[in-house]
Amino acid sequence: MIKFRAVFASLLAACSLQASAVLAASPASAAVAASCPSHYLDGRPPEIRNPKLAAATRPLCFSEFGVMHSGVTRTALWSAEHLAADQVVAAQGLDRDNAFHPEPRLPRGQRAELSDYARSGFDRGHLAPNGDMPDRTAQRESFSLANMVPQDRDHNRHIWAPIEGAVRKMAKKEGELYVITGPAFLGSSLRRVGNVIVPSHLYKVVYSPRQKAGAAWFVENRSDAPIQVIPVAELERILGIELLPSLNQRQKERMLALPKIRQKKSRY
DNA sequence: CGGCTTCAGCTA
DNA sequence: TAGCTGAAGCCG
Repeated sequence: MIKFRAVFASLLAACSLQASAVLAASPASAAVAASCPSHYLDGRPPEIRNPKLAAATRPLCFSEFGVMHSGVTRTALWSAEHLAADQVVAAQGLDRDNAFHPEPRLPRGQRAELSDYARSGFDRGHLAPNGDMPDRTAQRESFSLANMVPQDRDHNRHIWAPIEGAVRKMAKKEGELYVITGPAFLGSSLRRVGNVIVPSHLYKVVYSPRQKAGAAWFVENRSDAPIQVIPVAELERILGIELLPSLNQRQKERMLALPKIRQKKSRY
């Protein structure tokens, strides 16, 4: 059983200046105007329950995924995809073309810049993965810094990459999946790279319509972190975000079997 | 066991 | 933007 307390007070304490500065710039109506239902289970995007997380948020739609961006953390709070089998096949026929760029739809005072990440020691880690993108347009969109978080190198390459591969494999088997990926900012010692807050954890929710079941990976943002698999309901409590609002509590407890991810032994 | 894939950073 | 570098899981 996990006993994380969702301590977002520290996040706000670390960023109070930015938070107050950007609050006025984010009308709540923007959230409605820019919803993109096709990326979400039953057309319903996640709902932020922890008010502290809601500061300076704005939804952004991309062709193959939708994000909720935070001007406080200068990252997304989630990135959501409807991942279909044929899309995965198309994506796997496309070579990678790195094109990291700041998100032009975001005001400069809220968005991450390439300079925030440069020589930081952290990877620019995709939330919605490049490897899921079926065409050049979607691929380029996935390289928006609005779809990135500062991620530990080894975590990204040796924990997250195999998880992403497992999700694509599962999507081909299940026919379709809904996938939501994002950061968590827990604890009292959050650090930052430039103006971007470094998440303490990353999560990835997978929901299979065919099995009517879901589950989530939840892993600390460091190398050699243990890979935890938890129910959607538990992740929602940890985050203070209702990720799959069209499901009832019982449905959120119904576990989808996720593939086992192998991990290198720790160096001891 | 070796090639393939996937995640990238850095430099010019 | 192109080119070079690198590690490790996956898979046949």
